[in-house]
Amino acid sequence: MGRPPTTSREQILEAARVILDRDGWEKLTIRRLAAELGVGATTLYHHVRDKDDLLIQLLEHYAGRLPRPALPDDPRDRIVAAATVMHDALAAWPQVVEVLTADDLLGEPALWMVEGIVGGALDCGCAPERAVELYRNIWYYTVGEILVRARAGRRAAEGRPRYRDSVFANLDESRFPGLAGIGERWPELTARDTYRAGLRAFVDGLLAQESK
Amino acid sequence: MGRPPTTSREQILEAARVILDRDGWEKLTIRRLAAELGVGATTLYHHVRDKDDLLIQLLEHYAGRLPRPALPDDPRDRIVAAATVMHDALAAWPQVVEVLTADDLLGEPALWMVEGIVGGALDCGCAPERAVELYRNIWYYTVGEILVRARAGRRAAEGRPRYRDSVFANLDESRFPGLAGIGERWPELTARDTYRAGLRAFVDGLLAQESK
DNA sequence: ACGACTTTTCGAACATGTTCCGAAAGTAGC
DNA sequence: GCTACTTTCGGAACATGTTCGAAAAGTCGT
Repeated sequence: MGRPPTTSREQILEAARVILDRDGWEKLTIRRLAAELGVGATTLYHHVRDKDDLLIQLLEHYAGRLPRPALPDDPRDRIVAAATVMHDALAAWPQVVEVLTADDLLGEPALWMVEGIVGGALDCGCAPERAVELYRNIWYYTVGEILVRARAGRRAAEGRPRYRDSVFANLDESRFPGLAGIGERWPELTARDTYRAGLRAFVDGLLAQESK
Repeated sequence: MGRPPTTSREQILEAARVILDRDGWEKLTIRRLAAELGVGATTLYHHVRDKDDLLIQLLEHYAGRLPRPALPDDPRDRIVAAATVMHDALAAWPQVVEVLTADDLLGEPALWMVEGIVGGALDCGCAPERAVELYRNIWYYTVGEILVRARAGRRAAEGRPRYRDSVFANLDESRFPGLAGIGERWPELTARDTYRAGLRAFVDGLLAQESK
């Protein structure tokens, strides 16, 4: 009973995927999506709670299409491998990271990555509390890395000067001996991609805590 | 020469601080700030590049007022101590973290924390590249932790159900043995504050890499 | 004193996500 | 066929950050 719907959730998600593929995730806006469907913008809010909800649904689909490599048998390698896949998948679509930070888990189709990390930690002899703690720490690190890189990249694309440049310009060597020694190498050094090495070190450190 | 200004950058910052203290950082908006000054909203854009710029200026002042504890002599402890101060200061004002993720450094009045970390790493025998790498990794971890906690907290305050609840409700034990074992303890475990322990482990892991 | 120039101010406008509420369009009961 | 009810639709409106362009309000040169 009631007025028959002209728009379904599936149609909305489908149209959103079209926009994502065709115009990129920056162009995925509520009004544009509604226009793509030929409906009013506010209509969407009867099928989707809000934009975050929409993005989460899209992420589910996206995660389902993800290549799913066989994870190593060695627990520690498995943790690193699963986290790396997670990182690379999210780095390709930083917008969803903004949403996922409000929660802390990926959807069911991406749960195998979480299982890889938590399961790997358990296999390393971690208690459940420790395994979850390890996962969360890796999550924080991964999210931070992606957000910082994505936003710094966006700002650079806008031709905006970095704040740090003005800071480094007049460095007092007596008060900041370490930083002064780095000096102008800072931009080059911070541009390096060190996610994998950092991840390895983090996992090693967390698991070393375990055996104490 | 030119029309005499009725508003100075200092007045703007001052008024912003009043709003921050009185109404909280959620209420600090461009139009509200202009109203506080009795000035048109767009006028502010002649004294401040944009809101990010404004927040960075405010952060400088804020960082200057920060308590500055004596850092330990032991380099490793110094790294942890400096990072902890940085973390706690930012956690109290997550809005600026959103801005700082676009850059990677804090302003001059907060540079002693960066110096504490980088200098500590150098004193541990790290090469300059490694010291910067260590700092950045800690930065990622810290930023991620703060953003996730802040946003999850905000969402919880809005009475929004967590997405993960629906995911955990129907967990296939055969496909996700590790997660199924955690089960309903997940919410409790993820609510724990493990920043400090994670930081310690991360630093240990990064410095262990060094001696290899 | 008058025009040229420069700087500041600010209203109008745009795009964004989102809420409110009335209108539209069906079905069920009679 | 008419009324009541229910669900969906979507325009108006709001708050946000931000840009554009025109007007205002000085100073400088002559």
